[in-house]
This record gives sequence, structure tokens and C-alpha cells, in this order.
Amino acid sequence: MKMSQLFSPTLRETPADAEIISHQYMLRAGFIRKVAAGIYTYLPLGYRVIRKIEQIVREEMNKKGAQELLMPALQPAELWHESGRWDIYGKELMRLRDRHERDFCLGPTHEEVITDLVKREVNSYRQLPLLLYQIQTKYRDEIRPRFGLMRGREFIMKDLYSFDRDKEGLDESYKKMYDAYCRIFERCGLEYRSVEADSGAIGGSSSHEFMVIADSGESVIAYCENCDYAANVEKATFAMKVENSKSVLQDLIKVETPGVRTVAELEQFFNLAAKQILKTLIYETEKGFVAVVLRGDRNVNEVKLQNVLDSKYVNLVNEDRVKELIGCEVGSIGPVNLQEEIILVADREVPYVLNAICGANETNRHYQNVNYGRDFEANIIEDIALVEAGDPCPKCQGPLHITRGIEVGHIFKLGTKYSAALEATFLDEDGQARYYEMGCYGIGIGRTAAAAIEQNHDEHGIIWPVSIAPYHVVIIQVHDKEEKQKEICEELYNQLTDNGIEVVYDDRKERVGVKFKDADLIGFPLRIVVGPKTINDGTVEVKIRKTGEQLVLPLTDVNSWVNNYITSFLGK
RNA sequence: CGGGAUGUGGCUCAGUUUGGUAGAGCGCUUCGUUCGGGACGAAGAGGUCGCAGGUUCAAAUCCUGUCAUCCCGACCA
Repeated sequence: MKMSQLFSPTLRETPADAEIISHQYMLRAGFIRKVAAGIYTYLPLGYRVIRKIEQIVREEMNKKGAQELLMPALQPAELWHESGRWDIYGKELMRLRDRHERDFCLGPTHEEVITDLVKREVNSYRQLPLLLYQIQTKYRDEIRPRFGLMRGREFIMKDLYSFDRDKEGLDESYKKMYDAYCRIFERCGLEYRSVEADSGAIGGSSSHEFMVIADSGESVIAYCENCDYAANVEKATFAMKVENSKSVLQDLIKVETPGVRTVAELEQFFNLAAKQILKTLIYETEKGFVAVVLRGDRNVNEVKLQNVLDSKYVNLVNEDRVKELIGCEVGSIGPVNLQEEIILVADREVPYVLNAICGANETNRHYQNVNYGRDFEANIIEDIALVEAGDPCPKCQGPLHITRGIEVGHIFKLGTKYSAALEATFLDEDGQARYYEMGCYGIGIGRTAAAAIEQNHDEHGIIWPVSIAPYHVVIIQVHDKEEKQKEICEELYNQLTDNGIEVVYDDRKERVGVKFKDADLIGFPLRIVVGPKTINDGTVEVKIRKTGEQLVLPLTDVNSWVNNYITSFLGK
């Protein structure tokens, strides 16, 4: 490809509406252009990256015996009614009507379509296991699309669905996909981590997310350095440190606490640590109002809370409504003598806090020496606390660390949730109809590209891993009018291209500085410079974008050197 | 949906407070000089100031409405 012909409009300045590096560089380097919020055109360079990632995904899926198909983006409402998700999915589902006023949606995911297909076309255990996948454009009317390809309303995703006869089969399929995902992200040159995850709205039992470690990530993960434990903080738990306190239970007393509201103020007022204080928050949920009690040094993990309550939502009640409901300021709520109709959920640490401080449900009054079991009891005791850095690992007690990550892949064991909803069955050896044990496995293709940039860039631009770079090499002709340089460039271009190397020849009538800047910005892994030295002593400069290393090679060696370098990164 | 902000040439932005002939830099076109890290000079092209109303002799500027975009939060296979 000649740079003079390549449609990759680069920008000198950073567009104002791009916040994070990957978005900025994709725009500046001419990879994408925005059409509407969260909707983008992939320009030639951007699309090449997308296709590279897709190809890696394809190869690894196929290796595991999966078969590619393509389902429609446009889906009839009936299927979604059958699974019950037409009503549940909410505003995120892009809905539309055809000319006959029939309801449709643009698929955010394809469990319904695939399950319906398999239900119709597969009927025997002999045809299982079945692994089917597609690489498709998905639609989600995100509340807030942002960060370019990171969170779009239209985006490309690989989704695979596994159908097995039993739990053991599902475990095997899940393991296959887990392994394939590891290979994929390794091949993409990403530093990633697989973490235990909450299965969210899609449902199901076991679930892992594949996170690319990056500060700009929207997910937060906890991991242990001593062992392999790692989990999304939504899911992460920690070992409870039970202190064998010899404290004697003291008498409950009510104390005037004028103006004392926050845990920090209580610590001061009573000269006690936050973990000696119990704080109480009021949530509105599907099950009614819920009071959540936990240690003063803890925060609520709303995902855990939602799961414990089996509620579709949990919303913190605002201060004014709390006053109406409890009759006191939010700073003085407590679990003792709370109204019967409020469900009391205590974090599992709460029973171990002896002689605690808590609100007295009267403004400016608190109880001292509160003890679980004697002074109050909860309807539910569960782990509902958010993990903090330094908490002990649930597996090995080592300290947990917290970091941010970009969720590029997510795998779920769905079990029979969808097969049961859609009555999708097969016959086993005994002629018994059984529901499929299903799994679903997604990879955000565009998001993976964005994550790669977040992890591989410098102040000059992108540093593509070879495996997903739009082109491997750029050849820069220093003097655009020099015929001899041009001849050498063209010869080199042909040699490399014949070897299967993907090359761009920058033949533009630009000063060399401009070419260097664009080469760095676009992020070609290798840059070959053909200039006066090439004419005089038959050498060219080869610069490795990643390391900045620059070598001078005889013209005759360039082809094989480049070939070796590139292929060393493409091992499959 | 709540809170905040912004819409002026392809890009970055000034001008709006105090209404009076629409600006700069970059990019683009042509010519010349340059030529190994985003050159310089000269001459050009390009804008219904997001859109619709209103106030006014006069609106980018004031008022009302509306749309879009971005940030924070809630949300999220």
C-alpha cells in the first residue's frame, strides 16, 4: 500500500471530545471516525486491526472444535417474549417496529436466536456437544456510551454458545473456552488477568471475566500476589479476620451525640476505631425497604446485596425519605429496635463486633455497647462488603491488591436458564427429553483493540503488537524527489510483500519529519528509512517502534531480517 | 434519568460579559525557497456562528424552546 493512496486522515491535534488515550489515538491516527455517540466508522487502518483480532479469535475458536455461523442483528420480539427478556432487558434493548407494527429489536446478544435454532435442528445427545459462534455487530442502547470503541452502542463482538448434555459436558466446554481465551489475549500481546465475576443479568452460575490491566479500565479487580485468586470487586470476597476478643458484654446505653453524623465523627466522639462502629444504610429493593448493617470501616457491595436479596435493583434511599421512614437523620440510623417491616441485612462481620456503637434511630442519639444477638438480630447475615486493598485473600490469607481493568472477555455457565425458558430439549440415551446445559462466551473485538492501545502507547502514538498491527512495516523515503531512493523503496516493498509482510510505502510528497510523526502515531512495529545513506553505502535504517532500537542493515539483509522479526511474533 | 459543561470553516479555539461588516493557528489549493523529526514566504478557497422561534433599526452575542456532543453519577453479557 502506498501511503499517498491510503485513506487514513491523521490529525495533528487531539479532538476535544476524546478523553482516553486509545480514543484520542484512534481518531488522530485515522483509525475511526464518529458517526453518532457510541457509533463509529472503522477506517481502513482501524478495520484491518479489527480483522486481525477477529482472525485470531476465529483460529482459536476453530481449534476448539467450534463452528462459525452468522445470526441476524435484527430479531423478532416473540423470541424475547419467550425468554422473558423483552420486559426485563429494559431501555438498553434497541427496539423498533416494522411497517406492520410488529416489534423487533437489534440484538444485544443472541441467546434467544441460537437456542431457538438449536431447539429446532438438534434433537439427540449424539449431536452434542455443540459449540457455535459468530462475530457480529451488537446493539446496546447504553445509558452513556463513551471512550470511543470502549463502550459503544454498536460494537463488534464474538459470541459463542455451548450446548452440552450435562453439567460435566458444560464444565468441559467452559474449560475449552477458558483456555482459548487465554491463548487469544496472549496472541494479541496483551497483559491480562482472568477474574471471577458476577454473572449479572445474563444469569447462570460460574463466570469469569478477562481483564486487560489498565488504569483507564472501567472495572475494578482484586487479586492476590501469593496465589492465583483474582476477582472483580463486584464478586470478590476476603477472609474474615475474627478477633477473639475477651471483652465482656457491657450494658446497652443510649448516648446524646449532638451533631455527630458520620463514621469519622463517631470515631472522634467515642475515641473508637471505625470497625467498632456499625453503620446502617436504607435501600429500596424489589423486596421492600432493607436496612443494611456493616462495620464502619466497610462499604456496601451493591452487587452482592442485590444477589443476596434476589432483587432486580437496590437503590440507596435519599436523606429526606429516610427521615420519613425511620424518623431520624441518616447519621443516626441503627439496627436496634428498627421497624419490623424493614428487612435487616447484616454483613457477616457484624456479629463479631462486640460492644459496638450504632445509631439509635433518633436524631443525635447513638447506642453504646450494642451486641448482636442480645440487642438485635438480622433477617439475613451474608457477605455484602466491598473488598478493600489489604484485606486477606480468601484462598491463602495473603494481602489483596486492587487494580483497574478493561473487560475484554466474559464467559458464563448459563446452565438451563435459556433452554428451559425456550423449551429447548434433546433426547438422551433413555429417550428422556432433557434441557441443554448451556454456556455463553463473549469477546469485545473493538474493545480489545482499544485495550491494546491503552496498554501499548507512548507520547508519540500507538505501539501495536505485531500480531494485530494494521501493517507490519512502513518504508519511509527521505527525499520524495530522489528517483534512486524511490527505486530502492519500491524494490524493498515488493520483496517484503512477496514474503507476506504487510507493508506501507510512504511515498508522499511530504518532508521526512511529517512521515516520521505519522509513522509513530499510526504505530507500525517496524520503520525502514531509505535515504542518502542507502544510496551511498547501501544500508537502510530499521527502527523498532516498541524499543526505539535502531539498526543499520545492508540493503541485502533487510528482507530476511524483517521477515525473521515479524514471523517471530506471529507464532500460532 | 439527575448534576455540570459545550456547540463559531476539516481540526484546536478566540469573539458572547457591554448587540453594530465573522477572526486566529493548524489543515487544504497555487507558486517560490527549503528538505533526516509536524519548514518559510506570497497569493487563495472555505463559515446560513447546532436548529427553530422571539426581542431589536440591527443578534454569534439578549430571551424562549429544541437538538446534539462531552464529563460526573446511577446503569451495564
